Amino acid sequence: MPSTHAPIRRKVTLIDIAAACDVSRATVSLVLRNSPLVNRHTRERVQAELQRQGYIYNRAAANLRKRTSSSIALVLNDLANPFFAEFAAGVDEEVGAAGFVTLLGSTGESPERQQAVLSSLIEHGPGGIILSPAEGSDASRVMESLGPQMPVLLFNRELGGDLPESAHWDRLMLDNAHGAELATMHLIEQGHRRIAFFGGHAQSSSCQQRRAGFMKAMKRARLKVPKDYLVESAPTRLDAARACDALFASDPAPTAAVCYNDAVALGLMLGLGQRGLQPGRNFALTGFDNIGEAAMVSPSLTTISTAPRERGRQAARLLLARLEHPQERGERTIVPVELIVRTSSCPPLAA
Amino acid sequence: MPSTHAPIRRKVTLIDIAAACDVSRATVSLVLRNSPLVNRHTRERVQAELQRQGYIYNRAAANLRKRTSSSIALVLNDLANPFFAEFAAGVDEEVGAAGFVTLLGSTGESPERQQAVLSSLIEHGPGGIILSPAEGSDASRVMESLGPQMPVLLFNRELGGDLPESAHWDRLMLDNAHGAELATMHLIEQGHRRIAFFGGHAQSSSCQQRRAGFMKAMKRARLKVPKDYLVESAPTRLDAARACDALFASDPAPTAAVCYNDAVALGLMLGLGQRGLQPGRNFALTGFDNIGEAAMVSPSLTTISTAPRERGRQAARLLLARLEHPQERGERTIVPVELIVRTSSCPPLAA
DNA sequence: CGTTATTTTTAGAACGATCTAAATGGGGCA
DNA sequence: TGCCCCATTTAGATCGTTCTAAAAATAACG
Repeated sequence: MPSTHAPIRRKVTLIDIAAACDVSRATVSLVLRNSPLVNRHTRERVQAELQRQGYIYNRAAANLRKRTSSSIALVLNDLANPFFAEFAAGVDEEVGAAGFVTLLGSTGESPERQQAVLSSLIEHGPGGIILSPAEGSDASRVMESLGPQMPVLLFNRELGGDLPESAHWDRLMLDNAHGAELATMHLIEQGHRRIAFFGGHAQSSSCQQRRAGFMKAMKRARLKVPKDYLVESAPTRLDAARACDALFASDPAPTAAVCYNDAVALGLMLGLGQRGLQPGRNFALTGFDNIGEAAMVSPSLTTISTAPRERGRQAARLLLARLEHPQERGERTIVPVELIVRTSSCPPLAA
Repeated sequence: MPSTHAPIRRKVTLIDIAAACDVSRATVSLVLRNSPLVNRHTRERVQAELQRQGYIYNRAAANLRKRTSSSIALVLNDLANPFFAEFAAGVDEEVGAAGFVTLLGSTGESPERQQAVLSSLIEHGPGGIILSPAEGSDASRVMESLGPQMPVLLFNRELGGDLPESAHWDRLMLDNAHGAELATMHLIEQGHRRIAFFGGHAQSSSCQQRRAGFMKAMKRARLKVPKDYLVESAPTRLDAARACDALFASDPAPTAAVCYNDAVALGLMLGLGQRGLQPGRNFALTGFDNIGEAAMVSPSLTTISTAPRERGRQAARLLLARLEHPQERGERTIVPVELIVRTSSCPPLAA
């Protein structure tokens, strides 16, 4: 039996359609874009042929000619983190709805990888970039690989170093300080006096802001914060569990902790369990982010809601709006946050 | 003070560099691609000028001319699910390492959105597609919008309907049946006799496979499975928590459950708690996926590990390899899974 | 029927790169 | 000096679209 050699069809282009319909490329192009210029009959003829040949529009070619872009780059420090995964889903939703496509890049918190990812993505000509920077990445290097014209929306974190005035980058930041303040106030109202701030890298901007909000609330309540009530950790469960010991090194030990984020809070819960403490009974704690599992763990986690999916949509909208007015100056948007009280923030045992 | 109007520089192209160096476009192009043909001095001159003008390579233009692609589309039914988020991170890692870029699309389990997403992505000319289909999506429609030539790697689920022979699509599937079998055997060894299969949509292929593995183990142990020991739910925590009641509608009630996946298992834990039962003490359960929180919840969740990040890398490698040999026939890869025993799978109380 | 509007179509350049085939400029050598 | 060879460089077509300006076809009108 003769092996039927699969016919390696070239991709079908405007020219093929034009030839088949005996019209010019230009006419087919007009049909594709639904121009009212073209006659009803021709339009139908052409549309049928497009269908028949299984034509696929080549947007890259069109973009080249039109000098436009139809993609948005999304560069995240950690896609595997549920907070960012939700955020990405939100971005993609809105980007897709606007007829754009999302170019994904994940940097795994490495400034070097971030550079590589950015320079690779930029070559594909995205209309703009949504960037949640890797820890320790700096403004001038990022600027260097993006060029001064690329619209950028910075999410969640500031870059180290400072930007030239010329770059009008937008920012979408959580109200970290206020969120931490709310959490702290809540614990104080519950009756706690010895409260620690737990987790996060002290040099990251979001950690600094959250610590500041914490300190503000403590100061207002005239509560003092011994130096060893500020405990650092990587912002992961595992490292937080490890760092738990440091909390109890001090005497007297705290009775509650405001955690840098939910991941850290969950890690701390684990650590507490290993010390024989019951979070939500003899130790109170709060998180930050309200990731899905915060509601599901036991005890359920009191936390600060930031609605990551909605933030993703918002980021996309902001950037898409910016594409229309590239020359206006960058704006800083700070989104309000909300305290979600659950069961992990119990009153102190001997209140 | 005269407002210094920001100079709206056109993008710098090969031509600009060529002009500045007084060489031809072709020469600059050769420099960009590190061709050995060009003279050392010219190369250096050109490279300096590229640097100076902040040239950015236009890969779309190059791809157009070369008739190549430098992107891979990744279409997922649910990006917000930690399992797929990890998977996506793995894909992007490998795709990036190969010098490609990831085009992201999230369908939210809607076959309609999936169609829209696919037809949008395809226009950007990806070299291939990694697709984890939405529930209820069907082969012929997908085929229709992708065309017969596009390399496709199907992950995690089969499509409904069947494919024309002509399409050599690859598949990367988890060994669902075997995984569920392992989990069931483990519960049987723990001493359980009344075991349910909990959660998932019965019509999804992965659920069918997992149920089949469950039934196989039960049959081998000569344990019978009453019809109401097969409980359906959406594969989410929330719906699983709701569906918990159905488990205890039967008499006698089961003492253990093999859950469709971790999300469902976590939901079931919640539901059990609401009924005053303690998972891991008076009810045993297992999950599937080994998502991050499986190790962190209390009790920690016995589950089946599928290493989603590594699966992502593997999927990317398979697809990239396929790009080299588009005409070979599609392969089906089934990845082994592993039982991770933790504390949720306790023996029955009255063993 | 000739003119002018109006509608519809189109030739050809352009977008920013690559590729082919050929041109250019030395050196070496007879 | 003339010829060949090698290393470099380049003109011009090309990828699949859109755009501009103008041509062609049709309608309208005195």
